[in-house]
Amino acid sequence: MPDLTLEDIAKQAGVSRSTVSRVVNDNPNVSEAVRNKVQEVIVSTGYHPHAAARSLASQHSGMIGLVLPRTVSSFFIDPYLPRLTQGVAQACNQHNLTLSLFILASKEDEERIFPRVSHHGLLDGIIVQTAHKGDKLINRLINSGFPVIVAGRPFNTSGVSYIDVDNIQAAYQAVNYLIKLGYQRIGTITGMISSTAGLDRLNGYKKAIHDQGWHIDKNLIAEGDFTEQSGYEAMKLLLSANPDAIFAGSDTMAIGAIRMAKEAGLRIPEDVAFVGFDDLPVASLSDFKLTTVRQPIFRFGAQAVTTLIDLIENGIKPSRRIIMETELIIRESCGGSLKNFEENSQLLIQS
Amino acid sequence: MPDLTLEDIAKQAGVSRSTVSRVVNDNPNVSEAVRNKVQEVIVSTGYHPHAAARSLASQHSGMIGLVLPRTVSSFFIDPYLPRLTQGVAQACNQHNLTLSLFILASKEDEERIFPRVSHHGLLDGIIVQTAHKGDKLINRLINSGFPVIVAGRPFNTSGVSYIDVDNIQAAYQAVNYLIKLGYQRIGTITGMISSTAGLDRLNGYKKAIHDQGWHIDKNLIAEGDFTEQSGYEAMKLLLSANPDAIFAGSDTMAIGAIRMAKEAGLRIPEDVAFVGFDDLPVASLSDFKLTTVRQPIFRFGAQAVTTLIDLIENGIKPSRRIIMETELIIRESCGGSLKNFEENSQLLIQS
DNA sequence: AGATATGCTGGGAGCGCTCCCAACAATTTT
DNA sequence: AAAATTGTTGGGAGCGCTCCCAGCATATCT
Repeated sequence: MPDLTLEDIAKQAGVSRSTVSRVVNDNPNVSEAVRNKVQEVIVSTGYHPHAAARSLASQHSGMIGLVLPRTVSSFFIDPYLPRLTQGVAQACNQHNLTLSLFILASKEDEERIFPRVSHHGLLDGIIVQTAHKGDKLINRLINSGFPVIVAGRPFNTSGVSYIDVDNIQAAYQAVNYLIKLGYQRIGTITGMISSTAGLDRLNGYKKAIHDQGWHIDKNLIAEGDFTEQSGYEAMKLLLSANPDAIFAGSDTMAIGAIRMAKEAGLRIPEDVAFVGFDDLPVASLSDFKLTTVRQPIFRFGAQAVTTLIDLIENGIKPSRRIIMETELIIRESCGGSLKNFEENSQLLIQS
Repeated sequence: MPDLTLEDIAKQAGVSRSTVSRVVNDNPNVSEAVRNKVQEVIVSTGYHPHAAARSLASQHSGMIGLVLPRTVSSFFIDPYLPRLTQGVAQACNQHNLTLSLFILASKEDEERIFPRVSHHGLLDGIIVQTAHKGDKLINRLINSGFPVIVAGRPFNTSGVSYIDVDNIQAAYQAVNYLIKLGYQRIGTITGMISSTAGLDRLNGYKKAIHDQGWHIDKNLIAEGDFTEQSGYEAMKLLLSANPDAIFAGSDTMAIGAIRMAKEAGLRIPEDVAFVGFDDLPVASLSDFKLTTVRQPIFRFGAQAVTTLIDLIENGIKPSRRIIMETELIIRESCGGSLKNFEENSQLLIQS
């Protein structure tokens, strides 16, 4: 296939470069007859416009970036980021955008990424997964005036457009559910406290305990890092505090914790109940049937894309803040019978 | 940050456009003094070359694509593709390439992808994960003369550059290991037979059984689709054939099968032994300690990138074929004692 | 009938870079 | 001392597109 240009098509169709350009870009100012003729030549020759030339002339590339930071290096262990990526990718397909993926593996990557993504002419906008507390990338990006949407609330939100779920409220609801079921010694396994998601879910837990008039028992709180292994280790620590229920900051950690509990000879949910967070596919497997907080990860990615498009088209100010809904999905890991809970009807019941 | 151009930098540094271009591109024909001066202006102004303009003028974009087909829609369930993606992404970072990700979710995506990726000027080359039997994308891409490397052997290999592991040999080795351990009724749970990986692993199994002088028992073969759930279902079928060992075409299926076996009251490895394939992180968790065939997924991605660079730089002919090594990783799911096996020393033993 | 609006088309001027070639100075060679 | 070589620099001509404006019909209005 030779490299065809607009001019070649124009010649073959007996029209001008401009007219072909109009046809390609669905500009209405072309007569039906000419449009058909040109369309025909385009199809028969297999012409495709040159992306770089188009970007250069039009000053936008139709590409957006997705940056996944280093601290979430468990890209291939925790399914969260793959799902987010897929949600974003799918939304890009729908909006005819091209997705560029940047996975930061090392500190050097983190340094090199800024010039790479801020190369003007490469990307129209960028989605950044929120990172650890000291991360500078987000603010550098924002300060450069580039359209940026952050997935997950960053620590410093001033002037930042972001999309998140209400982690505090979601955790509150989950813990409150355990309380209403009659559990008395409710522990929690948190995600990294250096992430807003980890911190917020812990705070939701504390608030629920506090609102009940109970005091916070430090021995019932253990920090993990969202991984299965850390859930396992955290549970080992918590066992000595004799919990009768655990709220885990992620399904992955819940699964690790359940593995530990089983090894310790505990029955679930008779001896200890579990609530997770995320509603990953694995949560519904018959081994677990995990009660969990469902995050709309997939739609989350799609929403990030549409919000980014809004930022690109309508300007980055004022900054947008989007909070998505979560749902408590009730399965069996907290006890099948809901006798203490049936009066609470706003929660969704799902087998 | 205003949009600076080469010309702006040239003016500020008191040199010509060309000289700045040389500095930016590490062209040696610049005197030390001038180079430093220009470098200084570039840093102080925060100049970055315009990606689209560069692509247009130089006729290459520094971008490569990664296409993940629809049939492997389990992108977020099976960690294989996320790992591959990460390997590719990391290699791209190292080689200063930008990665474009295309995840095909629907049939329409499949149709739309070809014009998108073959837009000349967008990508320099492309990595395609091999798909189902009837897939036309790979051949269309190859026929367009575009540099393409296929991850996983496609069904039609003529003229195709691809990278794969020797699935037949790897499966043969795994099954042979079970035979040497003294297992007599060895079953297999295959991946999709419509994929070369699924088929080759089945053939390796059959060859090992056959070389032992045994006949193939159809009741000991069940087809899955690489997912956990399919492993669970397949195991349910196999139970009636009374297997004493199972070779699963993926770790994920092995885990599903183990779940089924446990539910059926079987002990592992006393009642039934398991070998998986992939060596995913989950395989080493204490719940499983799965003996498995390790695929170098991560290096696989990196190798795909370097081979693609080779294709781009040195032409797509002749087509390249790269077969990567696998390793049998021995853990506990086939019995801790290796008394029947100790003479076989070329296999790697790992706790 | 002339003036004005409307629909469609063509061509010029870039977008910001790379790459080639010419020009020039400073050396080295004959 | 003239010629040839070398090292360094500048400028022109694109790369293939978009976008603006002008041009020319034809249709519509006074």
